[in-house]
Amino acid sequence: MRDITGGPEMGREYVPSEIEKKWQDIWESRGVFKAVEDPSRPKFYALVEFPYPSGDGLHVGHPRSYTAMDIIARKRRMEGYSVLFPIGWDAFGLPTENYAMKHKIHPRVVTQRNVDRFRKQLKSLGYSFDWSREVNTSDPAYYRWTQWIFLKFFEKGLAYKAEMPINWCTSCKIGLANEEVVGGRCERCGGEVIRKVKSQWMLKITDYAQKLLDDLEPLDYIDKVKVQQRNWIGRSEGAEIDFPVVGTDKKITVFTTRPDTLFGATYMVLSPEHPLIDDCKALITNWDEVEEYRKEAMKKSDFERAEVAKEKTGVPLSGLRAINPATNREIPIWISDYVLMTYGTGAIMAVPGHDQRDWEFARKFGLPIVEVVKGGDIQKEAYTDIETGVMVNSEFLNGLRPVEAIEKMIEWLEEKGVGRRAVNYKLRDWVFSRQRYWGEPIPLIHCEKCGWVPVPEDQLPVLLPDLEDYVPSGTEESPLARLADWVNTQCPKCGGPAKRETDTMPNWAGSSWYFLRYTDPHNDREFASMEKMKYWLPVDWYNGGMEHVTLHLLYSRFWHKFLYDQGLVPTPEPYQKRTAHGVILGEDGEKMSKSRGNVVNPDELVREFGADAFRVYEMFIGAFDQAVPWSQQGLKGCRRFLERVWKLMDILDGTPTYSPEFEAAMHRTIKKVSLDYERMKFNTAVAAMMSLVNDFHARGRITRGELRSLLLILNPVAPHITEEMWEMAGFEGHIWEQSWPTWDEAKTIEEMVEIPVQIDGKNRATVTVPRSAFEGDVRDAALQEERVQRHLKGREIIKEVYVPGKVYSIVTAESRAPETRN
RNA sequence: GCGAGGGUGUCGGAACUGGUAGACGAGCUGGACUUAGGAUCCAGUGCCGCAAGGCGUAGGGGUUCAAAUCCCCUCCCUCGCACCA
Repeated sequence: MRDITGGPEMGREYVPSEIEKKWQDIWESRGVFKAVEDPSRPKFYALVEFPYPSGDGLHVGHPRSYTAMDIIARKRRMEGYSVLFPIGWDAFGLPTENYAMKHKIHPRVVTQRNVDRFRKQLKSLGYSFDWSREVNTSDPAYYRWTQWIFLKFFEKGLAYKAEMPINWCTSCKIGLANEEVVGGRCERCGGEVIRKVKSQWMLKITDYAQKLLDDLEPLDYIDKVKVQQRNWIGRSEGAEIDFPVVGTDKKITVFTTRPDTLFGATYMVLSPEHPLIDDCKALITNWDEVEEYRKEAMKKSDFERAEVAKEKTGVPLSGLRAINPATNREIPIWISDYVLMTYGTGAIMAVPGHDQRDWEFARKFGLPIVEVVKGGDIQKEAYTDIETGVMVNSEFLNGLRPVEAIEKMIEWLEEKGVGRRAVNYKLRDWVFSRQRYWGEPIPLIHCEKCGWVPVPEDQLPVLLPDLEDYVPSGTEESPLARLADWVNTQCPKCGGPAKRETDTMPNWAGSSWYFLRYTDPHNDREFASMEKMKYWLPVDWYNGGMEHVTLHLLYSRFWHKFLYDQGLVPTPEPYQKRTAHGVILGEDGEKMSKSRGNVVNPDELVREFGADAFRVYEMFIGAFDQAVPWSQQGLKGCRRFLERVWKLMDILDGTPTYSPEFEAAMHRTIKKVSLDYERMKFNTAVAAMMSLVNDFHARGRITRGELRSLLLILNPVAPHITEEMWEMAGFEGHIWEQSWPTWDEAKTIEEMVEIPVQIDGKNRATVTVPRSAFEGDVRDAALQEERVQRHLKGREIIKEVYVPGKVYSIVTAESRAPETRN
């Protein structure tokens, strides 16, 4: 087996464990991947979502994103960019707190342990992170600035405390943001979510709804992400219309996207929480019934309330009537839980003829249905089309199409002063407090005299005090509330006795600005210096999961825009480009989870197959943006591939250039791999390199020139083996110091091409001709083929098509015969 | 229901602006080398057929010399939102 005629390295075995540690140590000790602000070079900021260091350690899903961006980062360095590719820890959060409670270990200790494990695991995979810039959101030196930014929101009036019904997770015992409620359940623990009125800190993200929407347009985000953000923001255009309440000086304002149908509004519906109900209690003659309905509605979870299929319920507010400002007729007012307090004004004008929900409600309670848009059959269902219908029963709107009538009605409303053009968003303000221990304390102090007072900047951070017991109090307050020494303090303004806020921030706080801190992670005077941010921002390429599109991605864009408006960051958007990877499923095709017992541990795999094989497989497993099941066999195949790469050393010859017969293949592969990396088509890039390696073995020879380029393009995926082989082969320096190989477009084209010959649309033969061959020559070659002659026998050629370099197509009269016969 | 993306061998998946469907990997079959092999190497592998040939990209129709790719209809799957007025 061993060929003693070769060099001294001939026949050496591929042992990943020997070479991987070696190169990781070299990279680290020489600071190879340290990011430097070098004004003479273009910069590139590559970002992956920093992990939550859970107790389970790294999951095979994490490396999918990290390997992908590591490939991009390594390629960029070779292309001459100054690259920032950082990593850190999103370290505050519930699972750690829950684990700490269960095992009676302080969350800080648990976090430290988990972070150490994650760091070790990530290092074993050989990522080119700049480890000197590691951040940890639970580090006081970090959350000092999270608190500082929060105070900026507070100063500008964008952080406010409000009594409002919130989503309350009965299991975590905390309030949740809307974004954290999935299908009526807690996104984190799956517990039931109910509505609860609580005083909560809120961040006014709605002030930025329009900017968040508009500025999305020019960004290089994958379409799916843009669409989801747009849907979540949920802008809709229409009008607000005021309906006077008979016998009072009050009016009910509604938001509608269909002001054109105002003449068809035959009743109104208020949300059960609508404040007008209490305001008009004296006039309501069926109060008991109303009260009863409201109680029932409050008891229901949002999930129950939102069940679409369920039948509509409601009660009238007897004694209360409103006036339709268009018809001047009195119409009844009802309450129903299909109207949400949290959208629009919490009240609607019901147009049963042209809104399906109103139609169902009207049908059930025998309310009048008036047709104001002709075109459907409102006996059967509401007619909602606005393109084709024609306005009727609507005085000055009659004859118009609804789209025109909408405009005309808005003009009319504004003229009469009973309504106005309006825009509404589904996006709600962000519930920002959590009644938990393991999070950033909200740096505010409540003073009887001065109200809410911010902790002075020079006293930040407000340290999270050590606690023996972090069990939620059950009083729906944070465990911090039990620490009297900590809670009771002095008002920074008047010096009088005051109390600290005991709620903490959600774990989306720290992650809303971590990418800023990476640019200047050790700064103790600012969250990051403007100079450093100006060099690095915006993030050039951010990859992460689809699950964070409506949460983290939107929140961090909001924070960034706010900071930009305060002149604190240099760019209006944080991320120039956003891509998303698909999830990795268990071998059974199910979502990986401990309960299913299908979780794959990367540590063992790295030990058995090596980090390089693991990385190659993570990229080869399937299309990057799709969900794919893990396969141990597939990983083995990638290890075999690296073995075959390694064995190229045995067939290496000294020629410094490409051999003529491989020149086109080399240029083509460099081109394909280069472009595929950029398009995140890592699976086909790997496949192309596998093919090339197979071809070298088939030939039994590879030149030094060929090996050199192959190692360079394979390096971003498999950095250890390629550095080792580079050294073994005695190439100059190290791969990380090399330039990315180039290709010559002209040389990617093979001189000779195989042209399929089709007769009546079927392939009958192939001919090999020079790419530049004339049509006549190709024809001659084609007609000489035995199979072609056989199929043309007794047939009349009526058409011939030659697509140069692609196909020669012959059509005979007989191909048309079956049709003419009929 | 609305929005987005998909249905290709036994499996993961390839296929440029329409141009030899199934690259690459896995699995499987046969062979070689071996004390052995769950290592390695070689050959084969969409389906039917001895072959010639025929059939094949969810199903049906259409455009075209030529369709996985373009158009129409139907079915199915995944993801997101879900009484948003």
